[in-house]
Amino acid sequence: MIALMSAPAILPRPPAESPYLAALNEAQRRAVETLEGPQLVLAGAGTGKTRVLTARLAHILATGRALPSEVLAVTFTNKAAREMRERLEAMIGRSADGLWLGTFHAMAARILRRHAEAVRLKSSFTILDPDDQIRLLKQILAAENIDERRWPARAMLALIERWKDRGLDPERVPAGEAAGFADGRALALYRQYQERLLTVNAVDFGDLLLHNLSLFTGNPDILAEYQRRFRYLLVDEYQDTNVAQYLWLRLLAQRHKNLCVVGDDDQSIYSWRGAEISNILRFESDFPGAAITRLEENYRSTSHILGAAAGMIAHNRGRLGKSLWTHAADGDKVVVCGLWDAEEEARWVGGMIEALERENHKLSGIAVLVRAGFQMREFEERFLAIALPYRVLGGPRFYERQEIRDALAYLRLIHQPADDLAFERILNTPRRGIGSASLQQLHALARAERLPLVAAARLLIAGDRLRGPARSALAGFIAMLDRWRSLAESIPHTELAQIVLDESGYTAMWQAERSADAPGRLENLRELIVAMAEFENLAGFLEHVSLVMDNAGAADGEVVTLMTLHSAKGLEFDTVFLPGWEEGLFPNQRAMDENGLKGLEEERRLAYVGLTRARRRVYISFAANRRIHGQWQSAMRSRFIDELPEEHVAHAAGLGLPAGMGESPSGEGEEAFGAAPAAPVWPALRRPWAGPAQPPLREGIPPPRRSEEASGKGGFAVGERVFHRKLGYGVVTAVESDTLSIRFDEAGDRKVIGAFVERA
DNA sequence: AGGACGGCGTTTTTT
DNA sequence: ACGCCGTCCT
Repeated sequence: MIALMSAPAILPRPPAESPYLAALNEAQRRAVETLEGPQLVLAGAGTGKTRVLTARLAHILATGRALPSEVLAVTFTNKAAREMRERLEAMIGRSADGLWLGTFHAMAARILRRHAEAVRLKSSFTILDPDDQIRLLKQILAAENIDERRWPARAMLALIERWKDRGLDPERVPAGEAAGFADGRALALYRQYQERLLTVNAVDFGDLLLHNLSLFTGNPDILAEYQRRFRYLLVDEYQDTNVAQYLWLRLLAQRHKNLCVVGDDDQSIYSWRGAEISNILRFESDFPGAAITRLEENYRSTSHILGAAAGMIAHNRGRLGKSLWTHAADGDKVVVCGLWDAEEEARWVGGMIEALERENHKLSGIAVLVRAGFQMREFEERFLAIALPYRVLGGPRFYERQEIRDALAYLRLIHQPADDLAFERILNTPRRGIGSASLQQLHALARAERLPLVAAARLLIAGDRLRGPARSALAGFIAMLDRWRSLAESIPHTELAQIVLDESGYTAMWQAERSADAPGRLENLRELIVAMAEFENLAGFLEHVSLVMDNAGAADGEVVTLMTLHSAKGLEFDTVFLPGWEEGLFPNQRAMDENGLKGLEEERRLAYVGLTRARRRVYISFAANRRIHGQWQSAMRSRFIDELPEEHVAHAAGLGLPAGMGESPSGEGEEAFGAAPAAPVWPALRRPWAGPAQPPLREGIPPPRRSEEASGKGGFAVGERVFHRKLGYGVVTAVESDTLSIRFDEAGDRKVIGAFVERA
């Protein structure tokens, strides 16, 4: 049983030898100073994991036990890698160049580029994104006459990815595992997919690890080189590693055996993408003699929050077990509130946030964490309606945008002529009159001659099969490519990109487009070129884009953050709202149906992640009614709510439900918990599907009207001066369907629904 | 080449 | 209920 223990007496510390050691507690220090041999650091949420990782790196370097180039430190995300590097450099006061610090994939790519030939690649190989993967698989499925309706390329890709997660190339997939797809042809398709990748000199993300494994197992000398090199290995978020990553680490650590992994089994939430919680559970037996260090002093949350989280996660079985404790005060109890439906839930959350705002709490310290993306809409609508500034984390990324991918395809093709996927993408973009008929001929020729499409195109032009406008268009396109490729050797890559976008007609294509988002796309293209300037050459930039470029989230000001629980892992906020705690939604029904108890336990870990994001306040809510796939369904509060120890919970009265509804029988009714929401209490029990237009939300604010009247052609234009009842006068700076960005004279930049403003 | 229509899926997501 | 994607038709 996990109990909150009182904080031990503070022991006098020996004088600090090194600044990076001085700031550590006992356990952290042990984790840092235990350098030899395998070590598992069990780092509970908020226990100073990053500090330990960084201090350990600093310690290894400062004691001269290894050169930077002899240390490998891997993370899952670029953000984590960046953070670690920055903090390390601040700690040691100089640059950490030479250190092998980065994501699993970046490190694997670095190794693979050096030895590409050993696995039948060239070192300029392209790293495909999911879009390319799908297109490639579609081609293969089509060529095999497999009905894509019955056997979607997406499903095939998922199958392949799960195999790769387990380190299985086509030769190693256990017999029988491929039986369920396309009448047992999955393995042959996987084999073809891998072959195709080799012929276009490309890899997918899974391949980076997989090729490393075959590189190492097939070339003992190369493996030995890296085994000798890496004296110390450090792994972040070990609970998220998949089998391939585990095997990779095991191979690399075999000689020096100084493998230190940091993780938390209670925060393992990615099994569905191949993560194996058993990696961390089994560490001790995998690496005999491993030291286990538990970080249990929590520096983040109040003891009510920790107590609630601990009580709930204790319902999971097969944990390594930790007892988090804190010096911090009790703080506020975790508030639980039942609401009528999702709309009312959003109303309640919005009201609570406004109340917090009035008490001078910063919006940037507040987050709303949902289980699934579809829950976000309700909150966005509500926040727009009350003009509460917010941002959605985890939206579409820069490099996933169409115009960016198109531009990158041009650059990829210049860099790597065999990149057929890039070729196909831009062959007729912008329109050059090279239609599907010409492309089919190209494909046929390429397949017959076993050539990349560009080479096939040259043949086709030289021969006489293709004639007329298509022929000259294709010849023109190839000539342009050749010109750019030779230009690439003499001019800077940014200049090259500018020339390519102009000469290809790509920029002109968007300039000619009169749709609302065309200007934004042109702006993105400019941004792309600016981003390129930070790199030495085209190759470096392309590597960055496919591997390293993540949401460089625009430095946001005072806004509430809205995101999924999954993307909240690793973050922290003063106040956390956890809506949608209903059976079926959270824990998610599908997770339970598909994975039984394991699925339920992962959901519970996800709930644990949510709770432990909060420093001071947690508000959990559930809706009695929710529309799912258009059907109204009534729901019961989540079992996770019942698992929160009563002494850490306060029950709040909802807006439309009688106080205490949906509460556990022993509940003591509501308690005071700060300011009540500003929204009015609903009259009686309202049937969401029967209700007519709803009453005004609030004095002075008209009900939203979402129609032509306020949006579209009759809507507002950028630059127009407008008036908002709450926010006063301002100027429209952007229009996105019915949502306006307005720079208010008093309130600054805000997003609001068009219906809430009028022309000034 | 572009629009209309029908069918399907609808948890979580990094690299 | 809804939106997205793919196909087919004009």
